[in-house]
Amino acid sequence: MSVLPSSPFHHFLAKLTSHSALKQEEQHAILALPARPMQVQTNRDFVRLGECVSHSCLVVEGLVGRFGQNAEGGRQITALHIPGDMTDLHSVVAPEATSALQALTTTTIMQVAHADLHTIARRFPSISEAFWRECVLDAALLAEWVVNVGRRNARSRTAHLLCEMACRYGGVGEGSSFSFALPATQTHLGDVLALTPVHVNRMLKSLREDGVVDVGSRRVTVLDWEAMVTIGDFDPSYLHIGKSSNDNRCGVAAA
Amino acid sequence: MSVLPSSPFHHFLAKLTSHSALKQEEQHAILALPARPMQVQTNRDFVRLGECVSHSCLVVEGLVGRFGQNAEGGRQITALHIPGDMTDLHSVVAPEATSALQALTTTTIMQVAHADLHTIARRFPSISEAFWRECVLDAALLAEWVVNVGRRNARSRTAHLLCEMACRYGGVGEGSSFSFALPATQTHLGDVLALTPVHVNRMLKSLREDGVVDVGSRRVTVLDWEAMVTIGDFDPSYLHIGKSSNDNRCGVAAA
DNA sequence: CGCGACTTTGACAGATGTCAAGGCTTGTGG
DNA sequence: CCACAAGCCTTGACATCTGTCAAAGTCGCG
Repeated sequence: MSVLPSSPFHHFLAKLTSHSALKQEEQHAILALPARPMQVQTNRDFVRLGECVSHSCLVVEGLVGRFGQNAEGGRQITALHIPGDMTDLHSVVAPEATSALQALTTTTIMQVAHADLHTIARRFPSISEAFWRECVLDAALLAEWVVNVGRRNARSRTAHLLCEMACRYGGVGEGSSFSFALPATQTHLGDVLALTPVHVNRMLKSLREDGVVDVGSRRVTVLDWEAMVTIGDFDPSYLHIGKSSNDNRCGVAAA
Repeated sequence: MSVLPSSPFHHFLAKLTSHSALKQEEQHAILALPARPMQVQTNRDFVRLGECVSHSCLVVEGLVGRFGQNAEGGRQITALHIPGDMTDLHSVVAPEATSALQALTTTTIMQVAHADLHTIARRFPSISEAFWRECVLDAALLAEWVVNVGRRNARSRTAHLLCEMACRYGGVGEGSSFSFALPATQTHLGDVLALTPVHVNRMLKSLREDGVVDVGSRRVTVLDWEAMVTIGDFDPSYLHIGKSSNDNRCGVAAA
């Protein structure tokens, strides 16, 4: 039942240490966390609304969406989780799920027991604080999504999402043109962007025709990064990538 | 400089203890937190974008909005804070502000130094966890706002917001008709709901004519709570009001 | 009393949703 | 290797919701 995970936890640890200073001992404690691997098929919920969960899930491979819903069954994705993300670290302190988690493609996750996370958080205050910080940074993404859905038109909104995912996949910085895997359908993108699949299709077509980005079935090919940033009105500072937050030296203030 | 606050901190403490079990000693530590009162005038930012803050703010009286923005200057409010709320508890672990905080009406806040919050969090692990939990519950509100803005039409969206604020002000439960203060203009509501002020006005008119709710200049009068819940497609479970999350007895699962 | 901010209303414009049909890809089984 | 089915993508015509613009009314405050 317990497997020694090597790479997935390293990825998660790297994200933690990029935001929070952790001592060797603390890092070892995280890498030593027991975890149970699990496969989830496409369009399968692995956490249901209202369910009381007893473990958090680390994405190893695939893509996970956090789903909200309105009364008529309209679906809204409120978060997208890629490999290396903990989908619900927050459930450690609030175990009753207020939204469902669904695999958007065949996905491998690692289940980590709350009890174990709780234990190392109590034992190492710096880890507790690091977990708290990760939840806060996730919330910063959510706030940006509210702005994106509320105050940008369909074209800009689509570009903004693609910019965010490009940054999170770590592809940015290799020049103006590059590509990354994004195993989401246009319907999924519509659920993220609060657009109909038809309109997502129109926007992707328009961006493709303008030579900005080509979104294939499971892969995004960025053709002109600068243009996409401009169209998407994208400022990556909310992602806190590679920014240590636990000291008091804030970076240069954003404009 | 340091004032012994009585009521505002009690309100904050009550919210904490409604979600997290805290011992007497821990509760006293929170009540003993040094704080500096401060008045903020209408439409004044007291935290600016990109600023590195060294204290968190407790709202004593008034109304505060957290603002995001797009390139064309379109404003989007991503959170509304009422008396008893800490507007930026999250800044303790991520001090660089990713959004601005602005008073929507003349507002009194108490500034609490991060250093002091940090100290009691380190000293009392349960307090650290309680703070973490508050941030997580705030994020649940944000997720619901994404759904609200993304997947509900203007009328439903407006009703949903009014339902949320009614619950947060604690007015619900006194029967089908009641009222509460909400010192926000229709422009502010538009910034929350991602609607133009003109359309907010149309929706409020329609809700008023249907005998659901009357939104005056600084006060909301609910005429038919049940109807408003139905129109707003409102399920209060995401608010976690009066729900202890730190034990493992989750409530009955939501439908 | 008058000014400024807020609210209210109407006519019109534009972005996005809805509906419907057909084409493409991919995987499966004969 | 081919045929088929299922899901996904693409496109066009039309409907509708919400935004835009402009003007007048109301309220509160100095």
